[in-house]
Amino acid sequence: MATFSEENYLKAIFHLTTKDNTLVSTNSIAKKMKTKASSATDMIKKLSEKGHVDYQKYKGVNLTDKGRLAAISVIRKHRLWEVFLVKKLNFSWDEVHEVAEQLEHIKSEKLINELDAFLDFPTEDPHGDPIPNSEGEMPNTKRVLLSMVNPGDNCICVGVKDSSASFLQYLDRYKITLGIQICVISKEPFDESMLVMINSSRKSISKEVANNILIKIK
Amino acid sequence: MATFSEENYLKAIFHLTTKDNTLVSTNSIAKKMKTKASSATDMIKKLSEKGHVDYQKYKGVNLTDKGRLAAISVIRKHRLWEVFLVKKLNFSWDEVHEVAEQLEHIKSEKLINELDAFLDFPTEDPHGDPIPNSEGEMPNTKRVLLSMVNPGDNCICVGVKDSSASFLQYLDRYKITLGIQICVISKEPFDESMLVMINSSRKSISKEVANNILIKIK
DNA sequence: GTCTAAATTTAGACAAGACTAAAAAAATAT
DNA sequence: ATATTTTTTTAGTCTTGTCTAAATTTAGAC
Repeated sequence: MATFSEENYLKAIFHLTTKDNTLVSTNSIAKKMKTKASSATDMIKKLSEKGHVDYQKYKGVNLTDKGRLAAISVIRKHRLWEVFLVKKLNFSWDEVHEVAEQLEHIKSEKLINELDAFLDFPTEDPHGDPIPNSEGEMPNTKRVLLSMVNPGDNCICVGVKDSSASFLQYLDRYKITLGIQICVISKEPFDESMLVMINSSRKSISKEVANNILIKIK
Repeated sequence: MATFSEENYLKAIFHLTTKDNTLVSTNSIAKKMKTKASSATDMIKKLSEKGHVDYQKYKGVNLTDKGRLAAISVIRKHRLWEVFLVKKLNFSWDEVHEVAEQLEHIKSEKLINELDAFLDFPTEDPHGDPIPNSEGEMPNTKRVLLSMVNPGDNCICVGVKDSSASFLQYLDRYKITLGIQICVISKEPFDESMLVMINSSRKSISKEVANNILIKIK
């Protein structure tokens, strides 16, 4: 049974893993965990001994199947709790993260599966991120960054890449919610900002914002 | 902010505190925490430094107001989560303890107060124990042990003193639930067992069992 | 009141997880 | 190819919470 800290490292490594499966560096792990490289090395050794990662000194790590499953289990819990907080306990989408970071470490198979059922087996958390099922399978949603979209395209906002409170509060102020329609009118070549139509009004959106909104093209 | 371990010690001391406010001994704390007396001493010193207990070397401890409030806060969380598990997630009353032991340490004022509201401000947990309100006030229920009752008395089962899984499962087998009527027919002087009427059938109940059922006399 | 037993505290050690500083390896620049 | 910089690892320290063993205090027996 993994400790809280081990679970957090596994989650971090999972999120740092790219599709091409290149090794995850010690430094990147340390940065994501807001700790020092030496601490990351210590933990990597522990995870390696427990068979959660394949570790090559000075090269980096990759999750083993066992480690990936463990990471996905934590992510499943995190996202299910987020749904619970928003749907049942009146939390807003920018308030859930901190509490879910704690709840994700509660150990009980029955708890998480009953919670899943209680929430009607949601497939996405409040930020549009996919929720793995109890087998560890991710529902694969193909989502694209708003910044990749061409003028004229009509999209639906289906998620956010950055789910920091400040970005989510920005979206709240502009009434940009999951499921809303976003129509791209034009793209400014100079600063890569976009003119879009949301809620039947025009808005200008910066490159940074467009880079953190996930959409599906209709 | 107290650590998990500190919170567990505070809870233990609270439960070991009697109405007459005699000092709680190091040994009793160690026993309740399933640890060694030396470990208890170490933690007592830490709690004393943080102002959670008044400590007299070789004599024992008492909770300060601050410590009592902290302990009650943990107990409130524990019991609210138990209600949630039973009422919403189909847990039985003998399954909730272990999970609630984990959930009680989640730090979020909003979480626990919203949960309280979501559950309609329950005043008792699934074992009949009182749930403190957000001000730390215990609803005072005057409850008596079934073993104290005289033959002829008609009672309602309102709680259990021992909430171990094995005792709760015993009660389940005999269909003894909270709210059920228990009529004491006679008491056997030899072994202090009782003959009672439950669900319109006679049952014999041992001293040990009668000593762990809490009732209210009608 | 003294002697013994029980309870409590102290001292020293250990594991987990973090840190700093220094050493070693890898990557980059010239 | 060598020198420099960056990354990673090692070595040693710290804190939290635990432990064992030894010392000390209190309580109980007579």
